[in-house]
Amino acid sequence: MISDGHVIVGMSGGVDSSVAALLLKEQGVKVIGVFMKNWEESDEDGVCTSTGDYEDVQRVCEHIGVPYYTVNFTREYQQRVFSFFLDEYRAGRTPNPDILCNSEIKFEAFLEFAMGTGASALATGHYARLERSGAGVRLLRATDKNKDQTYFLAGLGQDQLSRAMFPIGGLNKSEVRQIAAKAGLTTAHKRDSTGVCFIGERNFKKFLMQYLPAQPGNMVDLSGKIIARHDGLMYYTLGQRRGLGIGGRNDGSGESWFVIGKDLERNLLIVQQGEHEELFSTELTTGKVNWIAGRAPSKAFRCTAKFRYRQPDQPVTVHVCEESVHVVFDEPQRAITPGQWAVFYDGDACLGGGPIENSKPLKKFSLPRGNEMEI
RNA sequence: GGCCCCUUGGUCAAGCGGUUAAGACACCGCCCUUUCACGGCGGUAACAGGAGUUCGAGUCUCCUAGGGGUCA
Repeated sequence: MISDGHVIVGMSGGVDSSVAALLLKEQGVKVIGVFMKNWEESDEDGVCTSTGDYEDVQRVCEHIGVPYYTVNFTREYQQRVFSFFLDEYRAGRTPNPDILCNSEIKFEAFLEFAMGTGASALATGHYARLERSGAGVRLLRATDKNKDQTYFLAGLGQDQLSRAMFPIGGLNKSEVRQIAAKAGLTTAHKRDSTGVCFIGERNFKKFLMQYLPAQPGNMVDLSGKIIARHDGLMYYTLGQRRGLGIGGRNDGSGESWFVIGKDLERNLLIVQQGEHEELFSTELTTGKVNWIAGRAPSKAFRCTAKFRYRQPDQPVTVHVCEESVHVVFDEPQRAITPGQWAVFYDGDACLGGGPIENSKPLKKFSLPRGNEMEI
């Protein structure tokens, strides 16, 4: 265990990081709590949620007796995460900003800051475990499999993980709350936060509209028939059902409609009624993959993978090619979406991952050229 | 213009004198969730209008408004 010097704990104002700080303190580590403010805007109700969170950080730190500070990486977040996030949406893809936030902000800008203070490590309240050995650091799934957050950490490398600490990775969420309650921390029963990290829960479409102006167009089915209107391709993601507004039609099956594709050139959102083969893929190709160990396990190997957070692991075969990877699924996968990350696991070890570039549909499809047929 | 059919919630669509007027899709809410989604569970909401017949009408009759076949 790292023991020299102090440890900076990234505190969000939630239970998890509160307990992370508490546990380190109890172990005799010299802890300094630091709250990051990375987003200036208020939420839809005009409330700046970060002030309330910072107050919780203050209360917790004072309660357990550790100094606390706040840092502002708003600029870095804008430049390294949010601008890319918007670019991806403009390109019709669906990015995962939180994976980038971890690799660029929390464990890059913030980590540098922490090291600059002479800290020996940076601790956070992530549900993940680290296994250190002469060969390096391995990133392992949390003990609490339901809360495991290694998916979001798949973009980290050895340099970053070697200086990281996840004090609560071996605990279940209920244990974390119990510890917090027992210690009398004000955050003990605080609701888990969701939504984009540092930005929070939003009406996502409205939020995007503030940055990406609407570009209305038609929603069409595979025959090219116009089914409805859309507000802009960037507001939708593959596999999406809600928000399409397609009600009962006299020519339909009565099933729900789903987004199965986008035609950026013609500004068409391709939809289909029911979940059929066109929504599933058998293979995918990624962009540049980050291997947590620093390199791929081998040229080709079997493992499991997740293509969206919280999805159960899927058995796959990975073929490494240059910086990217080609993945063949054992079973067809639903809504494989460019921009989302494919993250690989060997048992409990997170191997790394990369952004999805494209996929091979179970059943190929293309829209008829020319004008769409009116209904 | 003359005969003959349609008109139920946002959208489809059951009902065929007595029902709490189905269901689906949409929408909304909650749950799930440090992305976006998926998913689970709930909820709001309708008989075109008027007059009759009946103990009782969405259901029968007759008018007034909006869509289809024949015959000129």
